Amino acid sequence: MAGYVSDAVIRRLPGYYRHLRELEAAGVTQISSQELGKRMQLTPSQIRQDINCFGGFGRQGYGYKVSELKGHIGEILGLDRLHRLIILGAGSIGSAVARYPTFSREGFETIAMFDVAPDKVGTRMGNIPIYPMEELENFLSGYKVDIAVLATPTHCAQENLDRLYAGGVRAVWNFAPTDLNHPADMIVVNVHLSDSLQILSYRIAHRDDG
Amino acid sequence: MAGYVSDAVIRRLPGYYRHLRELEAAGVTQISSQELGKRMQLTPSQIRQDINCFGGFGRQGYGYKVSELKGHIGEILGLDRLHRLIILGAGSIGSAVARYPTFSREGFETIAMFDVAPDKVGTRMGNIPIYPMEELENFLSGYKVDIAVLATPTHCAQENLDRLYAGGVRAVWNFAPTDLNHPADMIVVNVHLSDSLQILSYRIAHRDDG
DNA sequence: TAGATTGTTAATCGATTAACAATC
DNA sequence: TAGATTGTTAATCGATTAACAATC
Repeated sequence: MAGYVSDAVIRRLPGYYRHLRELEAAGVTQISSQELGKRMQLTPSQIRQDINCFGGFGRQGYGYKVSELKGHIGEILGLDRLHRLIILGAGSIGSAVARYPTFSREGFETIAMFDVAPDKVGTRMGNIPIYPMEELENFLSGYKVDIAVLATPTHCAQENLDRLYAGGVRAVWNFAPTDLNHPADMIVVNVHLSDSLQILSYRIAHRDDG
Repeated sequence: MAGYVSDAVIRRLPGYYRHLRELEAAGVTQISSQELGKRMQLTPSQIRQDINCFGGFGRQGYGYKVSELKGHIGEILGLDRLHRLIILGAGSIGSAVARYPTFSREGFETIAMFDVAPDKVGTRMGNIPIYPMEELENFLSGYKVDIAVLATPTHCAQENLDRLYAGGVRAVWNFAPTDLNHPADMIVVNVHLSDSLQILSYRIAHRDDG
C-alpha cells in the first residue's frame, strides 16, 4: 500500500493521532478534512493528501470516522505492537523517560535501565531494575530489545551507541545533544532539547522581524 | 540584514551551532562548506545558502573561520542574551529541565519552579526554589520572565498557559503532549516526546519499505 | 435527488541543488 | 599567479495547494 512516504508526512502522523485521540475522547465520532484542518492548522487538501498516502480511509460526502482513522494511523505508526525498551543512563533524563506516563499506554515497555553510578545500580525506578553499565552486553544477549533510549552524558554517547549496535539493537532514541555516527541499518531518532530551546530563543530574538 | 528566513533554515541553525562548537573544541579553526557539509550530511550549496540568509560570513578561497561563524550563529540564535526561565511542574520532566547541564552555559537561567504538591513546595531543586502554583501571578508581577517551561500534566496545561499569558509571559517551551491554543503574540515551541517516539516506531515498522 | 466531501490530478509555490562569476 | 571557495543567480525538485470529477 504505502509506497514512498515523505519525511514531511511522517512527521505529521503523530499529530493526527493525537488530535484524533482527543476528538474520540471528546465523543466526536465523525470529522471532515475541513474541520480537522481547522483544528490542526493544516489545509484540508494537505490532510487528504497525507491520509491517502496510506489508503482511502474516508467516505465521500461524509468524511472520516474518528475512531476508525485513529486506528489506521495507530497501526501505520506501529502502535499496535509491543516495543521493549531499555534506558541507558538513570539520570534526570533517563528517569523522566522511565516515568513518562503515556508511553506504556502506547505499547512501549521499559524492561531495564543501566547506569555507572554504584549508588543507583541494584535499586529500582518504579518497577524497572537498574543494572550496571558493564552488564549491557550480557543483558542484550538474553533479551530482545526493540529500542534503546540513550540518556547518558554526551562524552560517552557514541561509545554506548556502538555497544548497542554490537549487541544487536537496531533502533535508538537519542537524548545526547550530539549527532551520532551509526550504520545505515540502525535507526536513530534524536531529541535535541537544546536545539528546541535555541529555536525558541531565535524566535524571541526575531519577534518583530516578520 | 535578515529578511524573511524560512522555518527550514531556522531549524538547522542549532545544528550548525552544535557542530561548530564541537569543531572549535577539537581545535579546528577553519572549515569550508564542503567539509562542514560532509560532517553534517548537508550539501555545500545548502550550507552557503543558509548562512547567506544572515550575511557573508565566509571568505572566497578560504572558507569560514570556525569561532567567528559560531559567534555569528550564536548571536542570531539569541544566545548572547540572558534568558530568565521559570518551570511549571516539578515532576520528572520539570526536574530534568531544571538539571539539564548545558542550558546555563548558553544563557538560560531558571529562577523559580512552581508545583501543586505540598511536599515539593518550599523545597529547592538544586538552587531553584519551588513555589506553590497559586503564587504564580504574584511572582510574575514581581519578576520579568523571558520563558516559561510548561511541564505540568496535560489536563491543566491550557489553563496554565492562559495564566502565563495573563501574567505577561510571551514565550513558552511546552512539554505537555497536546497542541495548545495561544494568542498570536505568544511564542510556543513544543517538545512532543511521544511524537518523537512514535516516529521512531513508524521507522521500525516500515524498516524495509524503502 | 441534492449537498457534501472525498480521492486524485493539475497548478503553484517554496526549498534544495547546481552552476559560475567574483575574489581571496 | 593559480587554486580554492565563496556569494549569488538560475535550474530543478519536491511539497503544498487548488480544482474537480467521482460518489456517498
